[in-house]
Amino acid sequence: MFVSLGGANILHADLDAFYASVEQRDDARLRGRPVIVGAGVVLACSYEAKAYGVRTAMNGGQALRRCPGAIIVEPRMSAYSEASKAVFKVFEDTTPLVEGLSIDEAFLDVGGLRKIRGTPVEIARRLRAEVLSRVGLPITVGVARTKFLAKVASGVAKPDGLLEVAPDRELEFLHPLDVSRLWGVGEVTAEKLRNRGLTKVGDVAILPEAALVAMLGRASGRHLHALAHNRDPRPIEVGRRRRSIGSQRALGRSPKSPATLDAVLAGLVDRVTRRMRNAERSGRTVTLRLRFDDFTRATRSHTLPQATDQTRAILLTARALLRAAHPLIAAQGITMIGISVGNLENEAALQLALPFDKAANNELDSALDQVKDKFGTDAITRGILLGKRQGLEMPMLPD
DNA sequence: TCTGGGGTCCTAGGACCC
DNA sequence: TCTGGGGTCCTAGGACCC
Repeated sequence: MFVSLGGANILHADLDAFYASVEQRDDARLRGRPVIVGAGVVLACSYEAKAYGVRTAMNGGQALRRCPGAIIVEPRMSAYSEASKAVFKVFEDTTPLVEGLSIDEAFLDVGGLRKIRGTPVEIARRLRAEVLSRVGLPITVGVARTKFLAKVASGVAKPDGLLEVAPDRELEFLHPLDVSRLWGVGEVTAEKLRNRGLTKVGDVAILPEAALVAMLGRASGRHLHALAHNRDPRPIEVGRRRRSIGSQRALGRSPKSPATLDAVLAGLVDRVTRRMRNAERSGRTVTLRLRFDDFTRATRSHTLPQATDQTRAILLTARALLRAAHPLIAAQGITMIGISVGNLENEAALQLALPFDKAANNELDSALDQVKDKFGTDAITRGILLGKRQGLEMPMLPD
């Protein structure tokens, strides 16, 4: 029987140390030096900093102890978003089959392009050169027959690399790798596996699926079993849409009054609903996320009968959730508050879930806009605090 | 010096409907 | 009077990813 393996047609393209690379691109003084983006916590770091043991998500103090010579840069999100758009333009000039995974990585299916653009590896080589010449950023590309393997390949090839896993050497490539290379294996799962003496992908591959399911649950067990055997039939999905839109804010460790919490909440809701309207999305499920000083978390959510993108409807829901969570907040110090809206629908729905005065809502929106333009965001926070003090539901805004 | 901000997916129990 | 099985939706929590 003849079994076709198919070609290694999938590219996983992943920008190297993305935020830090943009900073080095835009400021010659940063090139070749250890760069850390983000002050309180490391959002990204250059490979020069990684060499000293600095890692993403590490706290700033610890990072500086490991790498005292590091240069700390404030993040410039708009510059990163612009760079990302330019890179995705290069992807889309390469093939229409692009599936974005995040701001700095994507899958590309180049299977149908052999005759016009050459082999996948040739295409990958050109893609890397083009991202460098057109956007000025280094990018690593993994080439393989499946999405999963292409992603593993780019991870192994980083930084500034290109690696193809030939279809007849897949298991040979995969099985000696550490289990943490598997997609979906984080700290908790890796520890569970290690406790049973499973450190390499090959160790996991020996286990029957049922054993992995018993160890990790149904979905994770099946998923891991499939990946360890290099089974990943998922095609490239073009045009995936976001399923939720959210915003959150760290509050520090000092005690927060209910009025302050409400003001922060209103600011978050304003940001989220603004983004929803810009994206022309509306949603039904409002989720409040809280984190406490012992790093435990809680979520409270409520689903509205109809989707909305209006500030007032979301704000009233969020406030009710915050009130409901008050006993929790009273018992523990709160250090983070977040809001997200899920169950997103594509079109901005005009019907509103709550008894609702649309004109009043639009008025509030445009008032907030004007205040923000004229006086800055803090004025809105002050206005909400002032309104609360007067027992008003709506903020008191300057003219 | 304990710790950003943005997401995704899965699980499990309960309500509700047929 | 007692009693099924299946499906969907909602809520809360947890793991994971960049």
